[in-house]
Amino acid sequence: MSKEITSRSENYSQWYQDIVKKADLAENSAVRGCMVIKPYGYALWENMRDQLDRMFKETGHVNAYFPLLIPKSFLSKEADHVEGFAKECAVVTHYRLKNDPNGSGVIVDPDAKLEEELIIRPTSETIIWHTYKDWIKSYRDLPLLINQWANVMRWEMRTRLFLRTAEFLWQEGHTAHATAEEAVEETERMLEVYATFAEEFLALPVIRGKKSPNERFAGALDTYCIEAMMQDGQALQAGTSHFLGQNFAKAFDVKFLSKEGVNDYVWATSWGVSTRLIGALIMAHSDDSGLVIPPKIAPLHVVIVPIHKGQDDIDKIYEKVKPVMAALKKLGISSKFDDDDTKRPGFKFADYEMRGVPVRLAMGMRDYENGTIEVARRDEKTKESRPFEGIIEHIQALLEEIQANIYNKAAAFRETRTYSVDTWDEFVKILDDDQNRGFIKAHWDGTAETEDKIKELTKATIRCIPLDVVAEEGKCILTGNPSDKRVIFARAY
RNA sequence: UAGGAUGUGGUGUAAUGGUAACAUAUCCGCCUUGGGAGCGGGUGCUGUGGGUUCAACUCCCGCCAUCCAGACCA
Repeated sequence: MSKEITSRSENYSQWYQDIVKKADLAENSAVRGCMVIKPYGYALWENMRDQLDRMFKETGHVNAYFPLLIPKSFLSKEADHVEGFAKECAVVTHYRLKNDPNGSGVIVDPDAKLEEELIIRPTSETIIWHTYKDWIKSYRDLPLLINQWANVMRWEMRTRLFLRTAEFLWQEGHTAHATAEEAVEETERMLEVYATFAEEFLALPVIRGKKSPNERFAGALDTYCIEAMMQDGQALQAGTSHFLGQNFAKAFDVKFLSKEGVNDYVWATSWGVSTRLIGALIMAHSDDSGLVIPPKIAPLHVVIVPIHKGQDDIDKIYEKVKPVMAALKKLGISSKFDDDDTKRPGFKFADYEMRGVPVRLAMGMRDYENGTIEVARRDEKTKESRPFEGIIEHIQALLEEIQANIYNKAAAFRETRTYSVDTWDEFVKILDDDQNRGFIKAHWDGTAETEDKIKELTKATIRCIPLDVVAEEGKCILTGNPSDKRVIFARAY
């Protein structure tokens, strides 16, 4: 492992890649566009997944699992949906290989061609709604609140670890309701679950909003999203929740008999977050020393590095900190005593910083004699010597402080990089400025043409129309046509 | 995509027709442990197929792959 990572200000993309690789999160695999998530990166995902799963269950959802392969015909039943995904689908055409008659290796057996091709799911609406048809007959079967943890595949042209890979892990919730109001409520409820998760656990401030029609999910009537700002001022969509109306119910003929005896199509939602959240976490909080992980999601909270002259010293220090580790465990705080004597302390310090462990304790014989211990916090990269007495309470409080501090830093950063802009010149200037680029609140005339034109001219898109937007008379930033509210523009990942 | 560039140890680079070099990682040994130590030794490489040549990492052609630009996206 090389010793330095590229500086954040010098080359943001390279900085990001360095952290992913050097913090041991993931790497590119032999398969085009697919990544290998390494144990440390996967532990991070597991923590996110477990917390989200709890939140889904608290809101009445249950988990189920649907097939990886989707018959091609299913995908073509919803017109917008197929148009949105057709260009990036991997297709299974054969079911058998055979030895190559002309030499070594195997070839696809031409006799084993499938009558109907199977699509590797890019998302599961179609197969799930095909299944729901048999599950939903009456108002008594509603609402149907199901979530699936799965992998999906989208044949992306250009990939980037965690942010965009051909295969990724995610969860997708698919619900069915008796009324449009209920479905909209569900869509908004799940958006709020995502926003709460991002803010409380990932320490990532997000804007809750709706997508413009241009940016809507293929097949949705309304797409809600949470948008986060990365440290280069670009936006990252961190989660989406869709109100699908009756589109999929109609496409798959899912009807229910109401209490009043009326037969009607059900109303649907779908919502998802993915391993992209790991990318968001990295780009929002990390620094030139590597990853910074909020305590509430960290695979390891506290690392203890002994500084020693021999095995005797290690044993003494271990005896001293053992009760502390046990007490921390009872508080739900994980700790590790790193007694690997093939690595020197300086190396360990740098390594745990790279991996973003929130708190580091160091104890040498000097501390041992004096009844002190060195406490270093990852978020601020500061350290202090403290009395060993009372260290447990201190760590507990410190972890909470770190969690809050990481959030506050990200929120303050977003604040300084959010602009309210009324002239086109200023709009362009901010988007072109590498050092100050950010979110722009500006008026928009509400047309897709204007949005497209702005994208073409500046690469910026409408990230969302915030849910808490206030009505305000104004003129479109591009056309000067009347507008009644500001929307958020930014360049995005 | 009638686009542009590039393929050398695990990784990052050097060698412009003539013994494939350096850094880092890795392995062994010694020495070390309060911020990524040091010394000695070992392993390991020209994407692929063809052509030109006494001789090809180097020149030519095909293929493959990657990156950049486009299009798309959780």
